[in-house]
Amino acid sequence: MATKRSETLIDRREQILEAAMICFAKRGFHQTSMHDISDEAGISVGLIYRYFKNKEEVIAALADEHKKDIAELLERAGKAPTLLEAMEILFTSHCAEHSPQIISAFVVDLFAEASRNPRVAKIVRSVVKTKTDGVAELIARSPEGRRLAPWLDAHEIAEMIFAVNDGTMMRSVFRASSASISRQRERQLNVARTLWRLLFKKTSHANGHN
Amino acid sequence: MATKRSETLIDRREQILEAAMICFAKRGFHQTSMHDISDEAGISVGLIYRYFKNKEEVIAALADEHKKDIAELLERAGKAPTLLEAMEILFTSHCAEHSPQIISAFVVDLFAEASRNPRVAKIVRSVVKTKTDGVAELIARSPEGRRLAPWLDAHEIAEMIFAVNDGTMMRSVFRASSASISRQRERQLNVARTLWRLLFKKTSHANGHN
DNA sequence: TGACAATGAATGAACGTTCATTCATTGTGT
DNA sequence: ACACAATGAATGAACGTTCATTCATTGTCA
Repeated sequence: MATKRSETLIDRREQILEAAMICFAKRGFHQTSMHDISDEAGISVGLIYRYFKNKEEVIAALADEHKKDIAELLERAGKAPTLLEAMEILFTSHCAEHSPQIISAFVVDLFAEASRNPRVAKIVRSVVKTKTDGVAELIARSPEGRRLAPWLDAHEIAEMIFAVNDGTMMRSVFRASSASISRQRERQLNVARTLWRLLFKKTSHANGHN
Repeated sequence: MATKRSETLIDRREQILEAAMICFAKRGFHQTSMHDISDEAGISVGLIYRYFKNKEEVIAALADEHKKDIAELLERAGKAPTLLEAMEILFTSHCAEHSPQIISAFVVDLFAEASRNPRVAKIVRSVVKTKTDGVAELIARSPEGRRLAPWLDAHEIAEMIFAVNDGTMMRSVFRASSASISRQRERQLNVARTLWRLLFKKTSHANGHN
């Protein structure tokens, strides 16, 4: 059956990408061998080459998945009733399918790779653009956004918000004890929340809307 | 002369590190071969091993240099007359010896490496701590800092400032045309400046209007 | 049986590292 | 001042290993 075959094809692809993500986060792109990936996936090395032309294609495919994840996330955030709730969704999303540290390590590696691999650079660039444009539109659309500080336009606000997100993520590549990890996360969230309040609320924190 | 010999020793070390920095920024740690480094330095491969035990020691030595650069930078910033000027120094420093893109690519790689190499992790962790503590102290010391928003302490403010710095740096790994690079930089600086003003200037919250 | 999924041994290039060797410089005895 | 011994910086071919990739072979269904 044609359906069954293509299903198998898609499943295998996903299986390989899942395994690759774990390996890449653990060891990095260029310290991960194809055998590492096949071992993690529980298949043979050769089979990877049935679904991906080479290692770079695996990396690019994962970058593409990251792009789709971000697009989905933005759509979810767009449905939030308030701008602050949208920000909350964007900031806390890292823990979606994998642990936050898996994602962080992968994304930092992705940016590093983007600085020298044109293929990856193109994808990451478009991720950054999607993120910035998406949040800029969110801001422009929302009532809170129109009350904004006049010396920054919506795009610049979006840039600042994502700079804080990315900068925070960059730091979370360090493994912390699982006990303090939630505490650390709470602290990071507190910092981010303050920024959003500073940006979006004209009057003070004394307004108990949140 | 004893001096001449030890001078040569130090120069060679620097020469190798300089070459390694260029290679690492261009190709990344694990895609750079020792032959790449020796070619860039204009010496033989074997000579590198007279000054460094192995490749990891080269990486660690560069991480240590980065640590020293940051410490120096903080000292310079500490001498600035106002808090805003100190921030300006911290933000615009990336272009010191190398081009900003060299440094950015190297630092992003350094964070990626820190997520799996304990040796590098220890150094990068201490860099982050030095940075955060330094700026927190700068804030606590300055008159502007004492007028701060009360819902964030100096350490959290410092975290926010460096999150924006690092997040901005992460984005600058993309090569842009040299024409637009200064424009982009101006824009990033504008975003950062607004954040500082938001944080340090007489807050509008106290008066209710702005 | 035919068509395709899956295997993993084989390949060869590239890598980090070593080390026997070279040779300009420095030290020493006359 | 000279000859000669000693040094150690510098070289680059060679080594063992690892890696991405290939492909002849085997397994599995309809």
